[in-house]
Parts: sequence; C-alpha cells; structure tokens
Amino acid sequence: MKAPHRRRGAMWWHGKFKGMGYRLTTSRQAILDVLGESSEHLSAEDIYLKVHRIHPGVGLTTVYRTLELLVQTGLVFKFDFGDGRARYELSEGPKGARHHHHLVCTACGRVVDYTDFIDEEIELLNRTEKGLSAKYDFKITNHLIQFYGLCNECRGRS
Amino acid sequence: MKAPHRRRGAMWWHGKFKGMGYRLTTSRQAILDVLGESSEHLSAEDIYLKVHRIHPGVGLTTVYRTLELLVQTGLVFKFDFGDGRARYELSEGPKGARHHHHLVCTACGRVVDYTDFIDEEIELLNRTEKGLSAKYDFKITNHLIQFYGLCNECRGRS
DNA sequence: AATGGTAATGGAACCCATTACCATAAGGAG
DNA sequence: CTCCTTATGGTAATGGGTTCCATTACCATT
Ligand SMILES: [Mn+2]
Ligand SMILES: [Mn+2]
Ligand SMILES: [Zn+2]
Ligand SMILES: [Zn+2]
Repeated sequence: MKAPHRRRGAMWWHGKFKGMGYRLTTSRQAILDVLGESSEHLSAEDIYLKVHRIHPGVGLTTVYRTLELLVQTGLVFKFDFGDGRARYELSEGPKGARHHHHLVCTACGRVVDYTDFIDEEIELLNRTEKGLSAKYDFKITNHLIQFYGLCNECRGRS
Repeated sequence: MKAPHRRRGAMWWHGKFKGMGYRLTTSRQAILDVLGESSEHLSAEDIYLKVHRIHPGVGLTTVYRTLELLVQTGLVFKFDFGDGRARYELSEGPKGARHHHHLVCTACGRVVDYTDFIDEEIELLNRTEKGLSAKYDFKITNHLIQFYGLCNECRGRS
C-alpha cells in the first residue's frame, strides 16, 4: 500500500530545509507528505484533516504556520481560485516536472491543471521576465498564470 | 475641477448595463466613477470611502454587491495580491486600451502595472487559449498573469 | 544524566473582510 | 396611484486566517 518509492522522494526536502536553518519536524514531514501524495488543490483545512488522521496531535495552527513557511521557502505554491480559501500545491517533485498552470471554471469552481503549450509559454515567460526585471528593477522569482472560463458542463445551460 | 470629458466616458456603461436588465442607479454610477477615476488598485473599503465623500448615503454592503455585479458582467476585474483584501480595477475604458498585467513584490506588496511586452504575450495567449479551449472544452473568457519577485527597495537588504 | 537556551507547537481568543438577513425605499409598467 | 420587482443600508453573523501565551521538543554543553 505505502508506495515504497516515496521514501526516495521524502529525502529531497531535507537538504533545502535544514539548509535554511529550519527543523524538519514530524508535523512538517507529515504536511509535506500529504502535499506530496495528493494531486488535488488542498486547502489548509483539507491538509489538517488528512494529517490529523495519522498524527492527531498536530494542530491547525501548525498547519497554517508550516504552509506559510513552505510558501516562503518556495517549496509550496499558494493559490486563490476564488472560493474563500487558499489552496496549496507542492511546487515540484524531486524531478522538477510538475510545473503547470491552471484553468478555472468561474461557474462551478472546477480547476484543471495543464502542462500543454507550456514549452512556448516558458520561452516567452523567460523573455518577459528578463525584460520586466530590467525595466522595473525587479528580481522576479515566480509567476502565476490562470485562465478563466466555463467548463463544458457549466456551459450546457444558457 | 470635475473633468468634463468624463461625461463622455460615463456613457459607455449604460448600454452594457441596461442591456443586461440591471438598473444604472446613482450608487452604481458613483462606484463606477470612482473606479474610472482612480489608477490604483482599490479595495472595497477604499471605494466605499471615496464614494462616501460624495454620496454619504451609500452603504458598504451596496459597494460589495455592486462590485460583485460588475465583476460578473465583466466590467471590473477582481484581484488578489496577497494582502487579505480583494482589489478591483475597471477592466477597460471606453477605448479598450487599459488591459495590463501585474508585477507584485512579495516583500512589501508593491504592485506594478505593466503593458510592455504585451504584444507578444497577447499573441501567445490567443494561441494558448484556443488550444486549451479545444482540448479541455472550456469557453475561455479571461486570463490572469502576475509575476512575483522583489522590488529594488526590498532587495536592498540581504 | 542534568541543564539551559532557542525553535516549535497547540488551543483558545481574536481579527476583520465578506455575507446573510430583513425591514425599508425606489423604479417602473399599466 | 397601485402593485410588484429590484435595490439599498444597517446590523448581526460567518469563517478563514492570526495572535497570544503557556507548554514541549530539540540540541548543544557542562
Ligand atoms: Mn494545480
Ligand atoms: Mn493594475
Ligand atoms: Zn464549471
Ligand atoms: Zn518591495
């Protein structure tokens, strides 16, 4: 049941984490694990509940604190899809192959990950980032791209 | 003081609004005016206060309701820059020349509008939107692009 | 093993932007 | 003017997210 190859994945945080002077505690491990295992867009409470099933001692406050920390260090992305809560996603797995953008249905809230067309996007993004960095003297570290519209189902009724 | 050329601008909502069966009331006018006159990223309360100076009768609730309506009809964009409140911006003036993207400093919250490099972006966006529409059967109506980083000032201290 | 200082934690109190209510005031068609 | 729908404002409630503070876990030294 427990995918054994996860063990490998569990390692790659270690470096980045302790490297920045933070402790890799059980709670933090647990939260990272939950994020690593899920392919959905989890809210803080979602994560809290999942973590809670295995580590009932972990409090919601710690989840919030840890998430903030993870976002700060760049390990996790924080999104706002318009329902009142923030959503979190591991920024990328051991192999940096998870980067993607989002497609959001403004009617039902459905969110679709997509990685198609990224090649061209990446190319342009890099150029744009470079240009913007220079012109506005910003050190750009990240970007957010989301498309909004109506999914097939929600379009199915005038 | 009152820019008289605004009169012209005030007209173009009329159509879209009444066309959709909504009344163009004084409150709504006032809110649209405030949005049209400001070049900043106003929060609901910002708008409320500005409107309040001229129309003390307008309540905060109405501001929220109106903003939601305006967002729904596409007249206004709603943004989340990471401070706890939503920000609103007229989607575009009479001449559709205001569309822009954002550059956000993750340290101090500064937000910069930019319209440079948009040409290429638009080109790619259109292609991407077309592709995504087809592949995921989404009717794409809008997009959001933001770059995150550190502004010159915030970078000025390790 | 005992000690001491710092980082981390949990639970409850709190904050505050946004919503839900509900009673009242317009707007407008006939 | 009358009836009916839409819009409004004030206030109470909601609910994610934070702050506080007393308690623990961690780690390096005596
Ligand atoms: Mn995603
Ligand atoms: Mn802007
Ligand atoms: Zn939908
Ligand atoms: Zn800054």
